[in-house]
Amino acid sequence: MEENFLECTVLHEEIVKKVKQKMPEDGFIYDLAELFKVFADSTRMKIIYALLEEELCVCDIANIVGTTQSAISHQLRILKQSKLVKFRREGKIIFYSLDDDHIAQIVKKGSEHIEEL
Amino acid sequence: MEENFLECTVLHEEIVKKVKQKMPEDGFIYDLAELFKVFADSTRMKIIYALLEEELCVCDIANIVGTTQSAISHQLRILKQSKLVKFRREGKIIFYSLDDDHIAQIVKKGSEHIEEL
DNA sequence: ATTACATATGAACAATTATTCATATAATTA
DNA sequence: TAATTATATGAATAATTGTTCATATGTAAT
Repeated sequence: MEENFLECTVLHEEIVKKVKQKMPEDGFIYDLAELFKVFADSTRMKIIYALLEEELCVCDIANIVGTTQSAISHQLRILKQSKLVKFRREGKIIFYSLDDDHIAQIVKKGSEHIEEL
Repeated sequence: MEENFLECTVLHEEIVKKVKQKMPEDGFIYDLAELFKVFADSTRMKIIYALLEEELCVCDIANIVGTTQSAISHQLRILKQSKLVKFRREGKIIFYSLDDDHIAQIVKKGSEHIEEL
């Protein structure tokens, strides 16, 4: 009985070589996955849809999304960190809005895929 | 000392009402978040980038991505379930490819956002 | 039939993450 | 200054998830 590797042998060297050359850097892939992670949660997706309509304060977002102020605040921090939302202060109230329109485009492309099933 | 709710009062009723009307159904939001969840992992994102170049077998993908056959196989199942990849058999070998071109578009929009930081 | 190879999958484990609760901060008002 | 309101945040908990390991399935070749 032979030594059993169980792991894959490279089957198509030429193709593998070519594809490897075209692969983006790991850091870029990581950043991209991190970005999509932000869209990968229902609560955040609801926040994004709400902000697609209007600039909103935290209270209003919590009311629209139907969860607590604290949960919304935690999620807004994540959205801030990935530069998806910006905010401005007006007295005690802080208004959030979407940072750029890539967001609308990403959401739109995603929803197109969903609707085609 | 008064009863302390700590929770938000609705600050802008009109706006909240309007935005609520425009919100998509919960099921749709859920499906969309689930879709983005698929893009939200480095291994899967590498698989997607590889398949953007070529139809590939599992062995080759494992080699390109730099992980085990088992890990790739698990991830391909997730990609299959969300209709992002399709496959065809040729003897012992199974070739995977991307299912539609929304995928390329979603990845592209995401990467545009990354590159603008 | 038996062996070898490509791929799939179940269970276990470690790591990540969303929410809750309690409390802190910052701005306003009395 | 003290009380109130809007928002933020740290810690704890529960749930989800990616990888690994072992093994199963399916196909081809000997």
